[in-house]
This record gives sequence, C-alpha cells and structure tokens, in this order.
Amino acid sequence: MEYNFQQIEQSAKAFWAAQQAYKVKNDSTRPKYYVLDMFPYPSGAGLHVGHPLGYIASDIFARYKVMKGFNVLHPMGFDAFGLPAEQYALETGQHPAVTTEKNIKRYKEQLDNIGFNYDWNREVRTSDPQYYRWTQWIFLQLFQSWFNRESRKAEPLSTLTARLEQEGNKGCPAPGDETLRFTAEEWKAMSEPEQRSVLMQYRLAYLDHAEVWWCEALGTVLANDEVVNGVSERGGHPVERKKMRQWFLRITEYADRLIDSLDNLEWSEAMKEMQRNWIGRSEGASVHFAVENHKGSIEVFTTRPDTIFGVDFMVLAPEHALVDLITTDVQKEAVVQYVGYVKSRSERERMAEKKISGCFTGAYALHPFSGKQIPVWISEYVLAGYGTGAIMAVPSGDDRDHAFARHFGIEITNIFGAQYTGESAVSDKNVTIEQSGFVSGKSVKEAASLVLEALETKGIGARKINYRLRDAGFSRQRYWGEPFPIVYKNNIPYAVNEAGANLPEALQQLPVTLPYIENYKPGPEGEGPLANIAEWVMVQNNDGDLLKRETNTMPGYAGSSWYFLRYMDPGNADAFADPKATDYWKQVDLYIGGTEHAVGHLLYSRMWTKALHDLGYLSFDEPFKRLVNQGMIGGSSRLVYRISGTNQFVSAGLKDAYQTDEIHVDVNIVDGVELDVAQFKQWREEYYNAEFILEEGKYICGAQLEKMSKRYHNVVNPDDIVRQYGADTFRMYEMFLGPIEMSKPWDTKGIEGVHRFLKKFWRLFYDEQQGWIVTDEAPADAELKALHKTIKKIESDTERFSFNTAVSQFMICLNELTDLNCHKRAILDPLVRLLTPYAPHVAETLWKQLGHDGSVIHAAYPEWEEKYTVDNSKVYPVAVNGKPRVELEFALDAEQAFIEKEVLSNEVIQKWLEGKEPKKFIYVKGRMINVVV
RNA sequence: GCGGGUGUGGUGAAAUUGGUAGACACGCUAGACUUAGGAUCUAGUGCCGCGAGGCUUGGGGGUUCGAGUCCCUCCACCCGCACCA
Repeated sequence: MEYNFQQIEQSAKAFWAAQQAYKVKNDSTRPKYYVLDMFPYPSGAGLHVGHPLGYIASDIFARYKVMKGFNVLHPMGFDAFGLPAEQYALETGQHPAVTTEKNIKRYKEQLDNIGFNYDWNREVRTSDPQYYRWTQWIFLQLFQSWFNRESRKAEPLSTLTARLEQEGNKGCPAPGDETLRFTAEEWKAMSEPEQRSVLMQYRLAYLDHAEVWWCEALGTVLANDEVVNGVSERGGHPVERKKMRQWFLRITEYADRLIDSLDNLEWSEAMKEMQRNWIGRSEGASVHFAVENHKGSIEVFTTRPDTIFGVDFMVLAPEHALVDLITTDVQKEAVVQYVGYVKSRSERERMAEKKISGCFTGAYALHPFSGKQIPVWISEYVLAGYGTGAIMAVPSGDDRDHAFARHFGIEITNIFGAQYTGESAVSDKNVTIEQSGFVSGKSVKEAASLVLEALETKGIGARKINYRLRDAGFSRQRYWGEPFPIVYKNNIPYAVNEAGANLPEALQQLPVTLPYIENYKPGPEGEGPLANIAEWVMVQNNDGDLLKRETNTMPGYAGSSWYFLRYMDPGNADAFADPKATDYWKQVDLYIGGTEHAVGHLLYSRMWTKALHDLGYLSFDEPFKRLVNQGMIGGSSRLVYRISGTNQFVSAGLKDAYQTDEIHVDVNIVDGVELDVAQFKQWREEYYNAEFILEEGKYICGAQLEKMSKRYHNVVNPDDIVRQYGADTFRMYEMFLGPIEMSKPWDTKGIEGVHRFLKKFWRLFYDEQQGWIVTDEAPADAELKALHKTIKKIESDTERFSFNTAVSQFMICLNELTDLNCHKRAILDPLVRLLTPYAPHVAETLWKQLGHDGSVIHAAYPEWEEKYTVDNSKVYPVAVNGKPRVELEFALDAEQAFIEKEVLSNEVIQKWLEGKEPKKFIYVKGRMINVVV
C-alpha cells in the first residue's frame, strides 16, 4: 500500500467534519489560548501560494497548543467591504454583495483544501449587517465620548458637560481647537447648535475638513492608490486636492498611551519602532512670530528653540491659511502659480522631492528678540498637516534649511562660530551657541530653556509636545462600506438614537442598513453614491422635520479594528460580545500577519480597544499580546526569448547571439526552467506556430524574481499544488521554505523533497509488498535517542516559530530511523503525534492504523526524556591558531589537563606546532579546542 | 526624503550564548534496479589546486586565541509612508 494522499486527506477531513473536531466552546477547564490571523480581503483573484504562509504557521501553532492541553480559539473571517469590489461593480454592473459572496465562497474552499482547523461556526464578515451593526455602535460610543487628559481616559460626554457647567473649559481645553476658551456662564448661555459645535471639538469621533484627491473628469474622489503620477489611474485625468467635510477619529489623544503600552507587548522591536516613529512624539516649543504690517502671527513648532537667533527665513506650507492674507501684490502671481503646482502633488512626492522649490510671499515676520525682518516663504517641503504647517528656518543648524537658503541666496547667520564651516549645517547637539544675544556662549540645553523662559514671559511661546501622528480620516465617498448611524438636522450631526434628532423608533435602531443600489456612480460634488438615493437620504423625524443622512461610508479599517472581539461571541444580538466571553478569551495571545499593517490596522485596533476599555466594555486595553510578522512570498517568473520580429523562440543559453524580446510565460507550463513546448503552443493562439531553437533538446527559460501577480503570469494557486502533492506536503513545504518572517520566492520544484519525506515516512509503517510492518519490539537505545532528540527539537522550534528547522529535524529523524530499519510502535506512535500539527491528515490516518479510536488532533503531545537526549562524548575540532586541523573525541567530563596532554601529543598537532611551545591552550567544554602558538 | 528590513554555494536555507560555515532539501553528476521512469536506492557535489594546501558568509576596516554572529564605514536590494486592504 503506497502513500495515497488524496484518499488519506479526504477520509481525514470527513472524519473531522463528522466529529465536529474544530468546534470551540467558551467554557472549559483547560487554559485558554487565542490564535488569530489577520483576516483576508476576499479579492476576485483568489488565494495564491503566498497568502497561506501565515495561516499555516498559526494552524500548526494552534494544533500544537491543543495537543498541549489548551482550549484554543483559532477563527477565520473576511474583511469584506472594500474598494476593489465597488470598482468591479462600476465596470461590470455586478453588485458588490454578489461578487463578495462569490469570492468568499472560493476563499473558504481554498482554505479548507489546505486543512486548517478553523471553527467556521464563528466566521465573521464585516459586510454582514449583524456585524456592522456593532461597528456602528462602537462608532457612536466614540462620537459620544471625549478624552479626559487628566484621567488619560475616554469618558462619556456627560462628564465633560458637567464640568463645563461648573467651570467652563479652563481645565480641559478642546483638542480640536486649543484656543477655545469659555466660562461656565458663557457655556450655559450658548444655544444648542453652539454647544454642539463646541462639543465637536472634543468628541473622539468628530467632523472636520480635510483634503482628498478630486478628479473633475470622473466626478469622483480617488484613493491614493488610484492616483498614479499625478493623474487618475483610470483614464489618466488630472486630479487635485479638494477640501471636504469628513469624519475623523481623535487617535492623537491616545498618542502617549499608544507609545507607553508598547513596552508590555511581545512584538518585534522593529514593529514597535515603526509605531513609535509613526506616532512621532517630539518635545519642543511653540513660538509666535509677529508679521510686519499685519495683525496675525505665524505659529511655528520647533524642537530647537535654542537656535532662535539663527532664524533667517520662515516657511509656510503652501496651503497655510495665512498665505492669502500676507502675500504682497507684487508676489501674488508667483505665489498663486506655485500653490497651483503644489496642489497637484502628493505628500509623498513632496517629501521625496530632491529639487528645491519655493516662493517668496513678500511678507516679513519680526524676530521676537532682535526685531530683525525675516522673509516669509512658502515651499512644498513644509506640510500643512504636520505641526503648525509653518517652520522657523535655521540654515546653519538644519540641512534642509541650509540647502534652501543656498538655493535662493538667502544670507545665512552663523550661530555656531567655528563649528560651522559654511559647507553644511551643524546638526551636532554637543555644541555652544554663539552670536545669539542673551544665550551666546550657552550649551544647547541651557539656551533652549532660557529662550523658552523669555518666550513665556513675553507671552508668545510655550513648551509643547508635538506628534507626527494625525487624526484618522474616517469618511469614504464610497458605497461598499458601513453607513454612518448619523443624521443631520440643520447641518448639525446627530446620532440616529439621540433625543435631539427625535427620529421615530424604527429609524433609531442599529444597524443603519446599507441600501441596495444599482448605480454605483458617485454623487454630486464628490459625495458618495448613497447621496443619489433621495428616498434613503431624507428621513422625517417626529417633529415633521426633514433630516439628511450621512452619505459617506466608513473606511476599511472600521470593521477590522475590532473583529477579534466578535469571534469570541459571534452570534450575540445584544452586544458586540458578552463580557463573559471577552473576560474568558481576553487578548489575542498570538497574532500573525504582514508588516504592511504595521501602522494602520495595528494602531487603530489598539486605539479602539483602549477606548472600549476606558468606557468599561473590556477588561483589557491591548488587543494583541504577541505579534509575529510573516514575510511575503515572491513570484519567480519565467521568461522566454523571442527573436525580434519573428515567431521563433531561442533557449536562454543561446539568446545572446540574437536580438530578442523578453516575454513572461505562465510558470505553470514550465518545469523548473524547462519549458513544456507543446503546452506553450496551446497557451496562446499567437504561439501555435511558434518555432524553437533548443539547447540539448530542451527549451530553457530565464528566471526573474518579482511580485506574485497575474501580470507576470507567475501566480501559483494552492489548489493546484494540493491536487498534485496533497495538503500535508503543501503545508510542510511552505514552512520548509525558510524563516516565517522572511520574504522568499516560491519555487514549485523544491516541493519534491518534502513530498519524498512524507512518502518515506509512510514506508516506516507500510511496505509495498508486505503491507503493515509496524512491530511491538522493544526499542533500541539509538532509536530512542533519535526520537527523543527530535521531540525536544520540534517542541522548541515550534515554540519559537522556527518551522523550517522543525521540518528539517523531521527529515533528519526519518533518515536515522530508516538507517536503523526501525518499524517499532514504541517509536512511531509518539512520532505520529509529533507530526500532527504539521501534517495532520497523514497523522490522522496512521493514528487510526495504530489502533486508536479518537482523533489524533486531540491526543497528548509526546514528551521527551532528558536521559535520551544527552551524549557523553564529543568529537572536538582542534585548531591551531584558530584554524581547525584535526578532530579528536573526548569524554564530555574529561579534565583539561588530560585533554591538553592528548592534544599536544597528537601528531597532526605536533606537525602544525613545528616544535614551538604553545602560548595558550583554549578548551571550551562541549565546543572546541584551540592551541595558540 | 523619512521609517523598517535583508544580503551566506547553481537554488531555498542552517549555524538558538563569539567556538568545526554550508545541517536539511532542491538541482546537478555518476551508478544500481526496471518494460518504463517525473518511482526507488547508492555515491559525489562551496570555490581554486594533480596534491600538500589555500580561499570563502555584499565591499572595506577593527576588536578577539577565535567573527556569518560584536563595533565602524560603504554598497545593493525589498517593504511601508496615512483613501488598497
């Protein structure tokens, strides 16, 4: 009987299904363990072999934990809202709900094919009204909350209004407008609309204005992704930045907590560093510069107040509100032209731009201490969204400012004396400040605090902490997303269930369901498609007023910010999850996904978790305790070489003799690098009559590493691999490719090694002629040693996610047992259990053949015994002057004196010593021996 | 531009604490068995050299008895950068 993986895998799957083997309960005497994968967006292209890498790792780990005695939650679901489905709808007229459903079905088939242990009873889809009902509910929690900077916590708005009635906002400035000041009396005197507009400056979910990519020709707002080289990807139309009213989440209030609690997470330092950099906390000062002949002032943020006497010019972001007000008539035309240029540029282009550009406004700021005139410029390198959108430029102390001053011939004030050479800015902070009035001769630190004091005394500056992090834009002018549970009365937003809106009972309920539409065209003025459905948009309240619904939808990260909570209690109709369930499962113990989510999804879900915790809905305030990032699997493309202007193809080794065109060929019709010529002729009509120049009878393709993508014809579908080699082989091969967190190319050819391993493993149990050959003989020492060393290694490799070395160890063990001709039950029984997390199907089948009743996936994980894993002697490499010359075996407990005598009398060592006396003898027990001459 | 990561045979890689570089596989070479081989088994396989031996972990420099591993410096490639998810 040979290794028939199709039959083995089918019957194992049927057995598990009949047993409901993956069903997970929320109560158990076992300790809990929560393993989670970043859930996929179900795209129309289906899964390729790169996607399951992390899923296989988490599946192995989840299965391992089950066998180790844990109650393991390992769910899967779908991030089902998104732009591609809507784009597809625009092109084909197929409703996103229909295509999404279809894609999910395909994904589930593909996932099940690989044999994951998901409890599909717990599946969630973000586009399901019973799911997004709670996404909307959480949004309303944020809308009805503010962040109390004293308690450092989100609190219901009621605690804020109570305070405002008592003492105004003296102790709690509005994060949305720090200049806003009012007394209790003033607050009480405000009308309801006035009060609501003040509260808007506090809410954690709030309305403000922000720029989006607007494409006049398409009449729509575009995502960054859809803008390529400054024009729309579809049609190549011009685009520009347009200001629109949008929802935001006040994540900046959580900046410090998001930084602080990173310390308690088991994430890679690199990932934590990326989050810290993204949040970008910097301490410095805010300084107001008066503008000559003008009432307003320019506020800048600087981390180097000590350099204030080196300010030679100011730079405003071109979209800064003051630009229009201060520009002189003479400069007007140039400024308008420059602003126009910047409008067409993305932030990234602006930051990456090496070419220096800018425009003088004609206005001058006045130095707060010296009264010197400082020219005010605008330039694209200053971004409106960062800091105050304005900087004081110190060319002698900052590289960018230095280059700018040089480029425009602005005179540079040297405040670093001899340390500044005129060639480049002085960025060293261990210097003395000179030429700087009252801080001349001081260190950077001293000067900074003296300047701050002076600014504070004058009332034109203060210490300030600035963050690079911006509040999260939460509106999308799209159809296929969560509708907002918001209505506008006289242009003032209300939650649908707020008394002030006074909606009929039925309209107050969540979810606010996404209406069915047939036309996905954008609404007027860049509004989303929902704006076109008048009967949905307009609602009448109990007073007979006509209210207008919010017509934007929520962004992709809305649903994904809390999905890990819904898996704990997926069917709950009364809450996003029962507190009993969240208290039981708590944080995700292990989260696996790509680094591409480093600063988006991972920051937002951390913020949502903290907010829900603050408001009393969760007992923990971090969602993901341990995070593992899997690398990407790249595609290995295959190229054929067509002799230019002909239909003749030349093999890679001979191509240099011709002028050729490189053509990507479908990797599925290439074996390694050898092209299947017959299949190639069938591949496309135009190649039916192709001719070939072969080398040694073969057509050899070129190879190239690039992204796995349809475009390069290098996509490999896991279904094909599973059909050809089986799921167990596929799982083990993905792990065998290399470390989980590393990116690597896919090469189907290499899978043979793992497949051979499984076939050979099977032959420990079955012989082609004799059938079942497992015996009950007592195991020999060598066999026990092979087994126990392997158990030890596999367990520690699995614990530290070194799955590639674990697969190697299985191979090493198998090679040893084959050499020992071992077919003993006492060895093979634990070995089958050990293999279960990696190759569950074959393990299940052999487990049954070994005579066990239950499923191997619930069997106990094998344990190793120390006594079988230790050696008592070691073959030492013996080096002379660090170069290994000979190998000598010694007992591990040998004395140094004995070893020294033996080594020095060895003839090979004698030869290398050339009669000289050894200077030093180094003996590292269990490692090596080195003689220094 | 900013931030993060990675460089080891023809290929994927291993070396967990500074201690025999290349385990385990793919591929390749030769052979055995076979009606057949895209099955299985055996042997070999980093580079140079007939050999003794020498060289070798992206380049250069350093620390050390000893460096893939630690330090400095340079280079190349990959990923992210706020409306793809």
